[in-house]
Amino acid sequence: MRRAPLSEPTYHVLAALQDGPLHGYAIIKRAESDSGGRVRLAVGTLYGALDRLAERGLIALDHEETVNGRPRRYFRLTDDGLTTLQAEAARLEAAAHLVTRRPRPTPFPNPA
Amino acid sequence: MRRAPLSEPTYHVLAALQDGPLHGYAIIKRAESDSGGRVRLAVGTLYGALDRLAERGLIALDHEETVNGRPRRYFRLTDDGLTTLQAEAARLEAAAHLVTRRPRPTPFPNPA
DNA sequence: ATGCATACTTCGCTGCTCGATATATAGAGT
DNA sequence: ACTCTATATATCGAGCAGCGAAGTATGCAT
Repeated sequence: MRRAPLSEPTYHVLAALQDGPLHGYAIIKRAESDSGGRVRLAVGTLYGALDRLAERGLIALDHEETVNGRPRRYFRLTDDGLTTLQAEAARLEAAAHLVTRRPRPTPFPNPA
Repeated sequence: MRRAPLSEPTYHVLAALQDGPLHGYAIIKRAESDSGGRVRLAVGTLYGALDRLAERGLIALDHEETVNGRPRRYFRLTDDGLTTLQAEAARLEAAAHLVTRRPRPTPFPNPA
């Protein structure tokens, strides 16, 4: 299959931005809390993903702050990013349903 | 996040085996038809995935046939494989719900 | 003849994941 | 005092998985 439009870590990055702009570290925390601790974005994955997503136009730099002399970059979802995220969610759901909504063997024989 | 327990192509390989043993090429075709053509396992991905899944004990060689002097290997899901597949389906569903079942902003203010 | 479907194997490139490391501050615990 | 943890970003290298292509082989249809 062609490389998925969105890898899983990347999907969670976009999902974390649904409620508004966040900076890198906050994205990690948000993804973790939104998933009940199951999703843990690695830092090395995050900053790479952020660069790629910005390049693809799915997220954009919203604004920058400087705290303690260190920059903090807030990213937001673009319209394209939101559309892509929703399409990906539908794709995941369809994949899940291949297993969770399988046609079951009929428990009773069909009356002839 | 730690590497997902199952990659997406690997998930579809297991899902294709839900109805019984299949050989490699048939897995590709099954995954494709079960997904309405959306899932296309690449051959290079399939045979690598098959080896890894067998090594992990999630699938097992069911039997071999020889057709036109060429071997055809049928694989089946193990109990472990089925359990893992179902867990993964639940994981995918949960990920999808982060987007599809988002708590919406209340359309009407809550009466005080 | 040519192309397509079936069917498996192997190879190498690309690209993503992730832990480690570096850098920096502040607060809590021992 | 020291250490650990949390906050916060950036970068690097190792490892591995995905994928297309090529190789091999047959049979059917155009």
